[in-house]
Amino acid sequence: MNDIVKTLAHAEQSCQSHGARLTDKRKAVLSGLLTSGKALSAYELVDYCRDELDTSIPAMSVYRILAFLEQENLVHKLHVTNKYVACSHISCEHAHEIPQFLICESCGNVKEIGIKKSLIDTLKDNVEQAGYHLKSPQLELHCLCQNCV
Amino acid sequence: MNDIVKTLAHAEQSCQSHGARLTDKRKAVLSGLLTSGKALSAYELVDYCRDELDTSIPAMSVYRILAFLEQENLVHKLHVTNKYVACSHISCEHAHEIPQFLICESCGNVKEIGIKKSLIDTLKDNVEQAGYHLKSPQLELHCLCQNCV
DNA sequence: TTTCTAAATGTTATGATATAACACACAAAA
DNA sequence: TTTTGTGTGTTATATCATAACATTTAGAAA
Repeated sequence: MNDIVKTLAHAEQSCQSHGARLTDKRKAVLSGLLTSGKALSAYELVDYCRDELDTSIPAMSVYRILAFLEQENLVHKLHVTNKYVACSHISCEHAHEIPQFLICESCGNVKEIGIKKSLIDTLKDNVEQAGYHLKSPQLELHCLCQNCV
Repeated sequence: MNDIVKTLAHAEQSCQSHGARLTDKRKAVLSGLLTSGKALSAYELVDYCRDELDTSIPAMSVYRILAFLEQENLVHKLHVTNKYVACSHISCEHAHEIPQFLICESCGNVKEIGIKKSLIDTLKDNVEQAGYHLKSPQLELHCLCQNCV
């Protein structure tokens, strides 16, 4: 049982635990993101499912499925690039931290990291001082990865 | 001489200081962003220039002009919403800080704030520990503004 | 001034991302 | 087995963005 199958099982369990269904199509989209290991656009996922999984899913459905997977915290959208990545912590037991992404501007690879809560708190303070309320402290940072530096 | 005219003058001077030209069309786009006081899409700027300034600028040109203004640090692009805002610090004398944006998810208003350098440094450390190199620490934070809380 | 050149803008076409609206299929509950 | 709601398909269209090439214009060079 390889890692991706294991992760999909975790994901399915997580969905079932509150009555949501991880259907075959939804699994296909999620496994596309898991196996590619990088951020993909909705239309790239259409291609992936057709070419690699022999599963035809119209773009409209992929968008709906991505919305579902985001809601389930199985997938995150990177707004900077308009692409989608599988959450790195699907198989983790602990509660999910706030997702923070390092996006390599050169090769497009994405790393999801956790950031110290104290840092987030400081950030939150800064925001409150400006009269705003921080809703979702998801950060998307423009970086260069080790290979591209 | 109102604030926007003053800011435009500053912008023009800043461009001239290194041989760049702030043409009428470029001024129109910038003043659209300045007077609206919020983030606008390229096509919204086309409408603004046509309706408010009696200046017809095709969308293609607006995109080119926005690219120019970004290069000149007069405008920032918000990737989260695919909109553009005038830099809040055009008239400031001091060197520009790294731009940080608070985006109200409810009404779309945007506030540009400065963030303590120590916080940015801590963030940078976190990123380096993950083996990445932080290139541009522009943050776009999902918030609610005072009116919308 | 006139000519030349490079930058700016216009024009047209098209690609990429995303959503709305309605139809149909199918699984679980009544 | 009917009903109901969820998931998916289909079609159309909105929105964001860029490529390729033509034309205009401002400033430099002759």
